[in-house]
Amino acid sequence: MARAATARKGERRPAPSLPIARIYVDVGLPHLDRTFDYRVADTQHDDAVVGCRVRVRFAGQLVDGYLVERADTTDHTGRLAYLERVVSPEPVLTPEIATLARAVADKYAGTMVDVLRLAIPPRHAKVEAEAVSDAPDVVSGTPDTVSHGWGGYQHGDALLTALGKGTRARAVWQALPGEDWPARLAEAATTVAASGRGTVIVVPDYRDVARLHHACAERLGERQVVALSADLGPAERYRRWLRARRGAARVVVGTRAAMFAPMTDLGLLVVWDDGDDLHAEPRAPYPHVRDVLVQRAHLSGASLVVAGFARTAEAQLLVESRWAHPVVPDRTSLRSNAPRVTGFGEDFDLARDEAARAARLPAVAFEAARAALKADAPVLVQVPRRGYVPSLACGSCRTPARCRRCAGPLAVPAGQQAHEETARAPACRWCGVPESRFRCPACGSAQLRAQVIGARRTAEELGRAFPGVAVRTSGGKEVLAHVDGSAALVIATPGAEPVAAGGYGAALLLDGWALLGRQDLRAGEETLRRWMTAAALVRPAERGGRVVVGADAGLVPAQALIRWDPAWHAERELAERRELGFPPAVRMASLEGEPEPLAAALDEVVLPESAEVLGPVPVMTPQRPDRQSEQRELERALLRVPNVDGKALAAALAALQASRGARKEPDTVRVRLDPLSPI
DNA sequence: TTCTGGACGCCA
DNA sequence: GGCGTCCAGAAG
Repeated sequence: MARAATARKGERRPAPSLPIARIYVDVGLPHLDRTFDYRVADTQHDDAVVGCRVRVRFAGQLVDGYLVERADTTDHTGRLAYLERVVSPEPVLTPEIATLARAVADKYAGTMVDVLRLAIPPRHAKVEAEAVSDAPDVVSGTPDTVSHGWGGYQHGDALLTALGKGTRARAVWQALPGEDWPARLAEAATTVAASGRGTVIVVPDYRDVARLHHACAERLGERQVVALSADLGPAERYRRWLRARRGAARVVVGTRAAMFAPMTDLGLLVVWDDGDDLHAEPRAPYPHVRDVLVQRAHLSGASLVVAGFARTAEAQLLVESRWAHPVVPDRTSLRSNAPRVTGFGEDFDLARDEAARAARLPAVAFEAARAALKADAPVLVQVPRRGYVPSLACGSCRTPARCRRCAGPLAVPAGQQAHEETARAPACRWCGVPESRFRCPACGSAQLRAQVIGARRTAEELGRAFPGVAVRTSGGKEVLAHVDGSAALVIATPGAEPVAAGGYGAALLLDGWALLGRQDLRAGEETLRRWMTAAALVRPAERGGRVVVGADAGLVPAQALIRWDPAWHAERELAERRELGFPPAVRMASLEGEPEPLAAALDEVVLPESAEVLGPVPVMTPQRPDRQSEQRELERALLRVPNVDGKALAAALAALQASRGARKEPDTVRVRLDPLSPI
């Protein structure tokens, strides 16, 4: 007991060998981001293993820490304190993850313990005491007995062969439309398991985890697969994580945090749909799954697959730098799997049908949907996220309609019948003040139009256009994982599209204007990604599958969708970012804070020669009406360096935070490397 | 939260 | 010059 240890404190004797322990202490201060040496008592000798949790007295306080090394000697000249307590002998911080966490902290100018908070779940003593899980079953068969469906891809066979032999492989995989990608990834993991090694697969959300878990368990057995997602309780989460740590499973599938999942004999790392913003960790130091897995593959020698229906500029850079090989569909497979895609711009022929006119559906979309429904197939309708009529614009010049008082966006309050002419006045979404006499400041018009049509209203209107057809919605809090293969209208927001048994007969992609109009570095890439993710759920053209996209066919993302060529789009995207000096062609960091401390920080930081400072400029913060008085004026500056100086930039920013932290600078300046949307 | 050391002041 | 007190800064 701790009491006994305290009572005998004076009599502690050092451990017979390796009496020094190097500890990362869990204090959030950037200038203390290094190890501290402690003495190990003889009574702690057996428990104080590398990777275990400890408690130490640090500046008088008891704090948690991780033991990362046992040693014979110390550089510290003062007197060493003993470890207060070894919390448990479970080595939760494996050497591989320790090395990775250090590298991630350095890359993002964060601290080791910040990364460890993301990587290691909180301890649950009862779970830890449970019987040691059994070692993984020997997966029978030689690698080449694993049959697989990678034949439709250029270099698909080569990839699987390499995984089976344990040769390091790095691939950017573009999945075929309609591909059963969980099955393909499960085959890859099975191949790796047959060679005696493990796989970690990271996906955007829990529905993907469930699909993959099922696919992997089918091939490898339930006990070989661990599923990790955020919705598990702390006990179950720790239980499963421990199974992986103790080497009881060959495959981990999980959401974001699984990028750090421990795995003995790591052979393969996979990120599915790396463009999904769920892969960006929102907690400091804001690491991105793809970039962490690239780092992890590099450090561990494991293979890596960056996968998706679309391709990000970052993945394209991995291809162009020859770090990874493209694994793309061959022409024949693509032709026989892709749906037929048609675009329509703003000037489209409205359907003749009365109800379709009311729904403002273009003829081409109406016909595609009607044909699919007639063939008793479901129709997917992708609509923009959130609400009823998210925002309003001037009816004649389309300048966004803003509040006269606070310049917030005007919207029609939810719950109204939009087709009623007696609709209530629009109101400001920030301050709530109603606007009954709108006049456009740009052109003087009094007309208002809905900028984007929301999911609920679309569902209502489409329901009227196709009387008698079942309408189902998926999005927000109610997300459907799958629907059956019979005639129905399935209205979904991006990312919430259910999988349809046998594939959708048609998809109408109606969120193009909302997305493409955004002033965002990733608008084009993100739009294409969402379209492809939805369109990939549609049957091949050979079986009547049709996709109608609400954008001018001449636009680059629409072109890429029609030709089903995400690699071409990614090439253009990367070329454009090179020209403009945007990531990933350069490395960027953002500094955000109140004007004075931000200016001081920019003044203090010692940047590499090549660095360019952009701004600072006022930053648009999402305001909440109830918090307006608390809101402070924020500014943001961007730092830009060529990729070769990325490390130097991160080091400079880490040093900045260390010296600000050491001075106990009260005003916070938030530092972010590789921010997702720098503009 | 505790400890240390440097600055300063008081006294011899 | 020596010793005690106070405070800031580091922190094993």
